Amino acid sequence: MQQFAVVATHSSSQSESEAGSATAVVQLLDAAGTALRPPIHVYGNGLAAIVAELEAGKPRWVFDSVHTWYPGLLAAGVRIERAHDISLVRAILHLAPYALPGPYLESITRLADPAHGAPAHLLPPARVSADQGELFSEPKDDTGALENVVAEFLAQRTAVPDTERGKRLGLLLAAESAGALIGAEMTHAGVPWDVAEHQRLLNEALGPRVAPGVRPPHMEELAGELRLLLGAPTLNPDSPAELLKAMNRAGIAVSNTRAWELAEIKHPVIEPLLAYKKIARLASANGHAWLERWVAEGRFRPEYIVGGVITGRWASHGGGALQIPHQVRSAVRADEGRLLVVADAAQLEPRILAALSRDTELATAARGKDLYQGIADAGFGGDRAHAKVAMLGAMYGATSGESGRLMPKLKSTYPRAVALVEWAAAQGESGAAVASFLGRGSPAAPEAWMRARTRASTDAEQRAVETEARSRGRFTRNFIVQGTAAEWALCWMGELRRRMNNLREAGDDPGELVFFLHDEIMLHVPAGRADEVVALVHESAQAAAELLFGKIPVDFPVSAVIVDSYDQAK
DNA sequence: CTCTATTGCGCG
DNA sequence: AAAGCGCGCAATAGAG
Repeated sequence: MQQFAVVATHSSSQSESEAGSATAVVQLLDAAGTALRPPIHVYGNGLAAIVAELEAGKPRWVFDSVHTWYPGLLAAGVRIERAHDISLVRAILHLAPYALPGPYLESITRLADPAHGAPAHLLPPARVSADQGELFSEPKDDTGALENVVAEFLAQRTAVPDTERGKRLGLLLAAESAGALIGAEMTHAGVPWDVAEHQRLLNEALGPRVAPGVRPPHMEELAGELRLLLGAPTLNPDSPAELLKAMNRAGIAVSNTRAWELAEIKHPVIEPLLAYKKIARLASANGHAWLERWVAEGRFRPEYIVGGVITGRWASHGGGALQIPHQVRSAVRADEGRLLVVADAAQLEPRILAALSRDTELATAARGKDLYQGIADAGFGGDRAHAKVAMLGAMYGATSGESGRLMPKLKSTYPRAVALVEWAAAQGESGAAVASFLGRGSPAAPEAWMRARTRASTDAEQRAVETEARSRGRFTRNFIVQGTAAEWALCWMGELRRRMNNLREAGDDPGELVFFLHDEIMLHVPAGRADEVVALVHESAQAAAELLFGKIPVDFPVSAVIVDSYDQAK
């Protein structure tokens, strides 16, 4: 029998600001939401022990936010298997087309109004009325208290209908909550970071370390060269405005200083300038200051913001975790006796589109490892580059250039897939919302946008409105694909975590998930278990596809490699 | 001084 | 070779 264990802040300690000493209360509920025993009051640091004890019964732990409660439990050595994250669920239900309308959804809409379309962690909690008969209508500001948490949890459960679509939504809510556990566990584990290797590569690129605020030697040398070549003795190449003026004065006709545009130009200053930009970026984004701020005890520990991206992808906070440049990946290195397993899904988004649209032709092209070659062979005379550009253009809404020209061919070869993304684009252009496969909704256009649309009178206003509409169309077009891909990835990690937990319960050490990047995962595992973990990674990918879509003829291959350091992967 | 916008570049 | 989507972060420049 499924049990729920609701954790809340003890209502008598609402005003305590020291989170470390805050007291908590735990309430066990049965599947119908009935209390199984009186609430357990926890004082001081006793929560971890209580959680560890109750975890034996495998309840689903209900938190107002996993992000605020779970790190402390992990620090105390306690892991849990299942959770329900009220804040994350609230954010999804707020925009979910499959959710049942009712007082709860109305209350979130009202409370969320100023933050329309805000990411999960910015929505305010729903609040219980002092008068229980008027649940969620007249808020009482006691948001962390047990009665509020229990009431909102039960309201969230009843907002999910018992229908086919409701089951999908339920899966999404469970997967999102599992994601919150995984995110906290990854922060706890940390990415293994070889500080000496990082310092070595900084030294190689920038020269010996200098005081903060001083330009590193190799940058200073290049800056001197740039000043000479441009005849600008005081130039600060870090200022785009100064650099632009200096280049124009030297007779180089550019309108901005972006590296890829500069690369087109033939002039002696370009080579040292691009070299400067390259190492300047390294120094400012991942230099010594970064290392000192974000790496401790050989671990990089970013925070993951689950559902932080509107499409359901994760965002991160701290150290630019989702943008670790290829340049420094040699510093991501397994501990002695351990190895990294790095896995990524091959061409995930077009495969998701094949599954979403039930396009059997595209599914056929997706059979096997190289989907783009499959498309190329089916309709682009074997030209893989063209096939790829056309497919990306369809998913992103490219209009101009190569991609636009190839669209008719793609459309005639895969009418169902292209029709789906074009439908999504049309929805967006009209101001309507769309949803991912499991039912994460996109925000609809704001009222003001709709009004401005009908009011546009002059030609210029009309054009601006159409440009805006097309932009929204590209967003909704991409949303259904990116959002569903994020769901697949969440299920992939969830399935993998479950399998690893099974091993751990059997007394083995399967290692840990330590990093996640949209369609890529990294595990830090005992050397002797790497092959076993690779097998679980593959198995989980197939399980995730079936969990989402059932048995369909679309392959979701992943490549998984065993390496010492991250730069050795792909 | 703090706050915000702009520019540019890293990642999928 | 970039474009079409989604982000975070650092440095600079300007506003208050």
